[in-house]
Amino acid sequence: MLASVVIEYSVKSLNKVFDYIIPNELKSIIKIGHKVIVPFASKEVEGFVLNIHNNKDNNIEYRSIIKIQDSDFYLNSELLELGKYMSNSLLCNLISCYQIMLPKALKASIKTNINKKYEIKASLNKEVDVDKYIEEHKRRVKEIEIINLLKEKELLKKDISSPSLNNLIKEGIVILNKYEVNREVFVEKENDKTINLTEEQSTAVNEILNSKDSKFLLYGVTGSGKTEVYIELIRKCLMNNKTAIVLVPEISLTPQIVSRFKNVFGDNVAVFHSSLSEGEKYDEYRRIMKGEVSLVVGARSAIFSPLKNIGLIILDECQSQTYKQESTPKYSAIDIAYKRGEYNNAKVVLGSATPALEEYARGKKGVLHLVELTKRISGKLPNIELVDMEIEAKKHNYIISEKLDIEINKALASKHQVILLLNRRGYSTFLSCTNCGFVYKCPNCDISLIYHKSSNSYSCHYCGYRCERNDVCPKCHEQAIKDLGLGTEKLESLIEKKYNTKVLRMDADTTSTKNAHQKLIKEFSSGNYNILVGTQMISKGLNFENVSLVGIINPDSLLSIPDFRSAERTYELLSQTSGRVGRFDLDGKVIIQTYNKDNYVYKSVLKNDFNSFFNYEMNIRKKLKYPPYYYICNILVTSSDFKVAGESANKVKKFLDSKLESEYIVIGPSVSNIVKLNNKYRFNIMIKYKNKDNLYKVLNELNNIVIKNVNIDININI
DNA sequence: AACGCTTATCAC
DNA sequence: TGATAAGCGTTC
Repeated sequence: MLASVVIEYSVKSLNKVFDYIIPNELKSIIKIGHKVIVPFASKEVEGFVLNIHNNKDNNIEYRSIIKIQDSDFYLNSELLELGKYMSNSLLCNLISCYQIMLPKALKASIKTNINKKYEIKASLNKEVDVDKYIEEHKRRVKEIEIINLLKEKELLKKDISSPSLNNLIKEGIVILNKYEVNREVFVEKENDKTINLTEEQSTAVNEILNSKDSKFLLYGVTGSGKTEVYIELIRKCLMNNKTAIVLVPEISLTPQIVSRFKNVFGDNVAVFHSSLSEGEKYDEYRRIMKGEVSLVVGARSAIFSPLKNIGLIILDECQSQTYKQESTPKYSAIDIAYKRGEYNNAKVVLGSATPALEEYARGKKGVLHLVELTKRISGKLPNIELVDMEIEAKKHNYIISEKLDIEINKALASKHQVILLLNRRGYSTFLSCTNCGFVYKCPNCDISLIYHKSSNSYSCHYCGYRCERNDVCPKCHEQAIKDLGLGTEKLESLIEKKYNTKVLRMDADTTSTKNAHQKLIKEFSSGNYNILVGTQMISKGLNFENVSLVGIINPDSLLSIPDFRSAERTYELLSQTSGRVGRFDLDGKVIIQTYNKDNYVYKSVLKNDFNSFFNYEMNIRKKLKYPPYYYICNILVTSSDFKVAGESANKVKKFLDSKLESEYIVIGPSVSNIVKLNNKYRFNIMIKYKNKDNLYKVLNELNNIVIKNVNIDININI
């Protein structure tokens, strides 16, 4: 018997299978989809079994599989097929698709002993007459006490550990047993609330349940109670003995949401959270494999959960960019959800208050069945105001406008809480010499360094480069380096001083440790702090009853990013953040500070009018041939040599022009947004297209003719 | 990707 | 001539 194996090296020349002999002792165990260790040239590598067959080729000297990595874990036929689909549609190697489907703890290079957690229990040795022992050793009070305890049931060794226990073990009266256990995943328990659906919510639930369609867009304004709809849909799905997957953006995978699911569905839920250790993820994954779980809640990669008989897949906040993986394989969880939905005949529900234009357009066209929730549970819409910072700047209010200042004071006076959003972490946003104008840049990237006061260091937010703070300008040697621009750290300390109150900061820097996110949320909701300062991670999913004011400090920076989606993202950020107030009894106010008050994004946000924003933006997309009117494929050419990168990009462009018909619009090459990243220079080529057939052929060709003798990388993102 | 094997290159 | 660098082909 032979096994066809794809091996772990993700290179084009190895994107195929190699056959191995299945040794006798594995013949009865091995399954298609198992991860195995095989000899490959002079190394041992891991790979996946894709086929088991008997077609021997006499010209090949076969070698044997060394072992099965973990016989409990394998990719089922659905996932194997899914990997092939991904490999074809994303133009990447098969192995990279399979590798992301299993928990990392299964990697051979990672020590396997972290994978399993054991508990040791003590029990009586059944072959020994313990009563006789008690008779003979009446004075051993402690020992007899232990024996009597163990007569009832097995006990954890650590609970009864003592010298006497050790004696009993030595004498063979008590024996120890090792059991593999799952780690407990930390979940904040919330009071059980019974869910009463509003009329609108139950209409939505019924519409989805009774429809013959399989793909839905649940468009519900912030605070309209999408989560309750999800829960009801899941409940119905599980009642039919089917399973369900719920995806949420990592950022909103808050204990608040997770605990709601845990409360309703109990042990039937597996949760995948970025703050779980690899060992914990392994445990959760194994519970799914064993069929102990019928609901999985998690971020992007949870879409590959090995659930069987899936009846429902929900993607909350479906517009979130986190559903697209930015490293190979560059899949979109939405596409995978559709694919798995088709395979399992399941319903796929995309939920959002601010759907991506593509999705909303599909909803309007009927490609997705559009279901709307138009009312907030509280019945209140946030009261949004724009502040013109051009006028404020003349009054020298650069950070906090007069209006915002008044409102903050008002809120604090009435013991309400305030949220301030600034989409920039760190202290300053750039470091510049006031003498010669020099700007500190990352040595590896073409990006200015950002000062972090808490660590007193300069750091690059792209590659992670760090160095000590140094006020002396490296160019003119004057001690004149100033930290300019506003980051959350600086805002925090400014606000703390200005209002003489307790300020909590929440950004990637303060939430990097395990469960920090949850702790900070708890701190704020318990009322220990009056003001919360944070980046966009505070814009979603948070429910604080006592917040009456949200201030958005500088949304213009997001709007000015050169990306065709920047308007959409700004709208999303603003309306999501606005949604943090007025969710409960308290009336809420939102203040947006901008230098572009006439921009249509702000105008639509002000009116809470997604439709007007949608129509305006769709017009632009149509004119400029962007999604949803055209598909887009980005090709990134990188090299450590600027000239080589540019020239190679030109060659790629020429190649594409010669192979693609005129209906494909090839734009570029142009220098990337970030010219240099991690010491590689970057050039972009964009292809706009409506029909992918020929494109895929051509791109595959491009992939195979990587320009000879030159050290470049070509990265295709579809 | 990683390794061994073959071939080109260069100083003397 | 030998030593080293560069290129090539193989891996079940």
